[in-house]
Amino acid sequence: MRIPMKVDYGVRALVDLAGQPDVHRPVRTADIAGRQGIPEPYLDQVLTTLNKFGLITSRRGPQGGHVLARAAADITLDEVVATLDGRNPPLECIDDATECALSGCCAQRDIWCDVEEAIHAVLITTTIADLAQRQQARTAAPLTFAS
Amino acid sequence: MRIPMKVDYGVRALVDLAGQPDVHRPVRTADIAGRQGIPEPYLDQVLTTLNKFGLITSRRGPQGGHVLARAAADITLDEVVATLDGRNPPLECIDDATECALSGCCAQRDIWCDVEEAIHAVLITTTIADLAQRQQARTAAPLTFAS
DNA sequence: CGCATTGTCGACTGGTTAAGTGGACTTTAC
DNA sequence: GTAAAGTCCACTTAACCAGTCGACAATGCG
Repeated sequence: MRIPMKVDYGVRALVDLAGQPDVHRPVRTADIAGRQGIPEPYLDQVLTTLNKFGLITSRRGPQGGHVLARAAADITLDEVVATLDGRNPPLECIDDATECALSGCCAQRDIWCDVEEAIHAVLITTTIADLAQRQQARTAAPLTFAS
Repeated sequence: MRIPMKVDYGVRALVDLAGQPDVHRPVRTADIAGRQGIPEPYLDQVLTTLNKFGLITSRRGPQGGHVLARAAADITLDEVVATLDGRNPPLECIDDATECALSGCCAQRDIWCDVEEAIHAVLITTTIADLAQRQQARTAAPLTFAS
């Protein structure tokens, strides 16, 4: 029941990109890795995947880097998870229903589906923009409300 | 974001025990494994864990086997998951908060906590008795409502 | 054109999970 | 009291995930 590192890193990277002052200037992998405390070579792979599935746009060479392909508000966490986690169901039988057929479609299946939907519900209502905003509110001025 | 096999097998085994006509007669590992389509040696390990943590009571020797240690209605899925999955948080930082301290307690942490709670909410409201009942309703007479 | 910079891709290593195997231990039945 | 039924426990194997490393490709600059 763990969240894969890929997903955590991917979300962190996207939030990092969304939080840049100039959203169109490419950001280097090394910069993101440094700020977010992510092992750079591994983040490399994650960003490549995000690029391949059209969540970010990457440019090579000097002044290259990564840019959000869409508005941050258009990217839901659910989509990020689906992209990086290969949209695996929590259990095989959720999609397959091969083994379950033996015992007359087991009762647990419903529960695991419920669990999946509960997760889905949380993830689909959260966007990268939401997270970036929260992040900014937190790091920028934790005492602003006192003014 | 997958449910470990241990958990699935454990739940299936408990539901199997709860569905027995005589709840006090021990059931052998091999029987459960056969009915539920679980690799027997592996189920062995799972049942040993369930015994160690007091969810079932096991007896060795002839006429030995496994019995629910408590009423099925008293065993929540949440407890089973905690027992078999070693109550791992979905991400390290949920408990630790060591790495997150660097970037000023990241915004995602809230979301992952929300996800964890959503899962928890589903699991804590479901008991082995619920599942056994559903299971019975399904296998016994799918057309009963027509009478 | 040639070279430095930066992303892309693939192979490789170490740890964890899902299973399989074999043997020790306990209890019942005869 | 002995043999068999059955759980308990330690070790091995295979697959997968996290992370590393090095070669390759594309881009921009001099």
